[in-house]
Amino acid sequence: MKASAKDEIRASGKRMTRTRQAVLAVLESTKYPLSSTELYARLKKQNVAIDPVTVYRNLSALKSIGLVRQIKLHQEEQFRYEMKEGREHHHHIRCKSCGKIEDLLLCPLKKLTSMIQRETRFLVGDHSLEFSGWCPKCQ
Amino acid sequence: MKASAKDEIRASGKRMTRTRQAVLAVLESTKYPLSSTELYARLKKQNVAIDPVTVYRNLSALKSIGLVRQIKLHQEEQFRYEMKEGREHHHHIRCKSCGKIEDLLLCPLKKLTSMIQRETRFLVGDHSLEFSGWCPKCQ
DNA sequence: TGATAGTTGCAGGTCAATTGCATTAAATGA
DNA sequence: TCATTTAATGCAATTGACCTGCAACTATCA
Repeated sequence: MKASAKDEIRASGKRMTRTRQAVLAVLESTKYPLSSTELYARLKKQNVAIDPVTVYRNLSALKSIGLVRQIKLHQEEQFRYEMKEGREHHHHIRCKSCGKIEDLLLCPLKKLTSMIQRETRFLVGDHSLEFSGWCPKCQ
Repeated sequence: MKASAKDEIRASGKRMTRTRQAVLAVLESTKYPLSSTELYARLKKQNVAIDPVTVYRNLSALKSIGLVRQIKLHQEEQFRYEMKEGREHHHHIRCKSCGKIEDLLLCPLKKLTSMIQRETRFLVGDHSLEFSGWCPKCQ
């Protein structure tokens, strides 16, 4: 884990605890967004003593100070979390069969935004874009 | 309500009941996707005697025979439902302030799909795209 | 090292959605 | 028209994700 993570946590008046460190370590070592349930399962496997509620509270705290991003994939019922650090705006593709999630590093929608603003008179803030299909193994 | 709706329901071995008819009527008269809760509220206002569970079960039945589409908007916790009939593949824009939802009739992503297939080796099935921002009234 | 205040675990609660089961009511055909 | 079959309904209870209250714990720092 980066030294700066602790600094950012301290700067916001929060503390770096044993459990918070464990949550961060799991998020940093995972290449795709994790749900709270998955995160808890990994911690349990590593014999980290932690309550599921504490996982939620830590994710919420890390999100509020901007270290972690909360996302919701389409047709999924749980939130997922990923480190913000070094991860530009991006989208995901999810396998309908095994649930595998991969990052898509492109975003083709910047030009589209102004078109939609003209058409709808909405002021566009964000967009979400997600693909689903079958990963190489599940085809 | 179209006569064909009843035919399609019968063709699948299901029945056209008083409550199912009421659920369909509300969906058909609404221009944006409704949540089960909203649908229930409208039926109650119309003095249709129906249990919330029955609303769920009807939506699920109508979805399974392909009359209704279930969608989940980003950062919303409930499913929403809309008639499939006469509604091409489309996307939505949602106001961050008042929750107003409008259809977007364009889909700029057809070309993108093959690019993503090449890049990820996934076989792309669907995509979902959603914009959020502020509607004219809330700006 | 002691005071302060953020954090944790546990119990309990919320909300959307689902399930079990006995009852009701569409659809069909004699 | 009525009896039979089986889908649909209402009610109670359950699940699953997430959140809250509170007392006990502990990271931080003077």
